[in-house]
Amino acid sequence: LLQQLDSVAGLDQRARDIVARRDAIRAEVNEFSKQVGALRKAGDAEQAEALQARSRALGDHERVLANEYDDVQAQVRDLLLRIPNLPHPDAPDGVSDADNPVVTGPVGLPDEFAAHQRVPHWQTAAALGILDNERAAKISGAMFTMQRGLGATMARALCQFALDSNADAFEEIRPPSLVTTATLTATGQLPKFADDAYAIERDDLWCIPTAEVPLTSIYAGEVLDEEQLPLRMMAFSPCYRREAGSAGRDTRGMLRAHEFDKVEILAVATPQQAPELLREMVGRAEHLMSALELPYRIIEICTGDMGQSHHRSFDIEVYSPGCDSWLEVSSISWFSDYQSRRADIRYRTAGEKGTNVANTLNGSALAVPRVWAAIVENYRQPDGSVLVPTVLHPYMRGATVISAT
RNA sequence: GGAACGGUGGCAGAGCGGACAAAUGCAUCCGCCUUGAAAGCGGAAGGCUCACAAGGCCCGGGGGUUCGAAUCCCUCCCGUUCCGCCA
Repeated sequence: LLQQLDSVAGLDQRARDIVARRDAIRAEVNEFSKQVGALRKAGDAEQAEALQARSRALGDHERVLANEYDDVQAQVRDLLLRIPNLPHPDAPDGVSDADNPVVTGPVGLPDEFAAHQRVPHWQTAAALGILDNERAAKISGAMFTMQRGLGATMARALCQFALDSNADAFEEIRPPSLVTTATLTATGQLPKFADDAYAIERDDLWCIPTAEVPLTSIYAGEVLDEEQLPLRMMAFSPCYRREAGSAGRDTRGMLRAHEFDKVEILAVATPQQAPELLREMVGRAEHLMSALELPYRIIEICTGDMGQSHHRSFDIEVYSPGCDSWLEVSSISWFSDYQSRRADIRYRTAGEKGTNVANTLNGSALAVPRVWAAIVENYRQPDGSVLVPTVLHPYMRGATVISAT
């Protein structure tokens, strides 16, 4: 990384030198053109011709420098896009996910689970007819899921519940699920993580891995007024992930899939507003888990485990007794100005000159698959049926329990 | 998919090869006038690069012609209207 930084700094200096020389020549050319114009007007064609010749020579030199500048700039840009964000000073030190400290909880974790809860959700779900991954594979291949009956209803219920719970402060948006290369670059997925995304080459579009991608770019290239900030948005969307590096891992049930549904919350803010928003958004995601009465804990992501674009991150994990593991169900992050620089999202403060780069934050309010799995395991009853969490009742068409038919 | 017309400052809208960072109007800011306001009058004010200045760049994106491009040519993107097709 240090090497990368050095080479960027060196290239950037070279680019600056070149552009300074280029600009000096341009200034001369501009001066000559003015004089030529004046001479033409005065009818002095001979003098004008002489000046044109000198200007032409300068123009050739200018073109050479301009090309050189473009080349160096392209190299700088490419390197810059691959350099990670700086972690927040308060982010815990560490080298791997083993070093992520638990900052809240466990909350609602019973001393011990009943034997009927120790059944993996894929077994329960298959018995109840609410998950049909065999046929999903027939239709689309491995690592696709298909919920059926009340299983499908509950997946949708979770999304509606998440949306309704945040509608007090977040604008609901239904963004496109297919985006341009520029849009996927703005959030940091490109150029480095191209293998993780589905590409539709024929039309030069990409399937979004999360609604974070289109939502972040909504105000790309715009200058906002500070009074508008923070902007809060939320979206339900499908998410598409190739899971390139994880083939064969967590392939059972709903733990990992190429396509899943998620409700995302996102904010565009000033740097000053960001810390409080981060707290608020973690609180909102946490609230959903406690409302669903699932055992959960919150961990903070240490510097070594942090994604390249993140500044500070928290994960919410739900305990799933059938899998006997903590499942990551939500990740809320502050990106400082990393995404805003790429997307060029700025804001203007009334009475001040110039513009400032905004900050972005986002997180899953609720990602369906693992929450769905955790419900099927935690809410399993001795007879193999699954109770529907109370807060989902309004969205379940009257169903309060999922039983075998 | 086909055809026509467009894309210029916060907005509207002129400019269509030379003094254009760009008329004009609206909006904004500061004065004057007024008890206060409106109207009226006078003035200020774009962004990027940049320590500052100078210089350079920015009229949808990219390329080209030219001594010189908002203006001409090519190409791509986007928009509007009409036709076709479609959920």
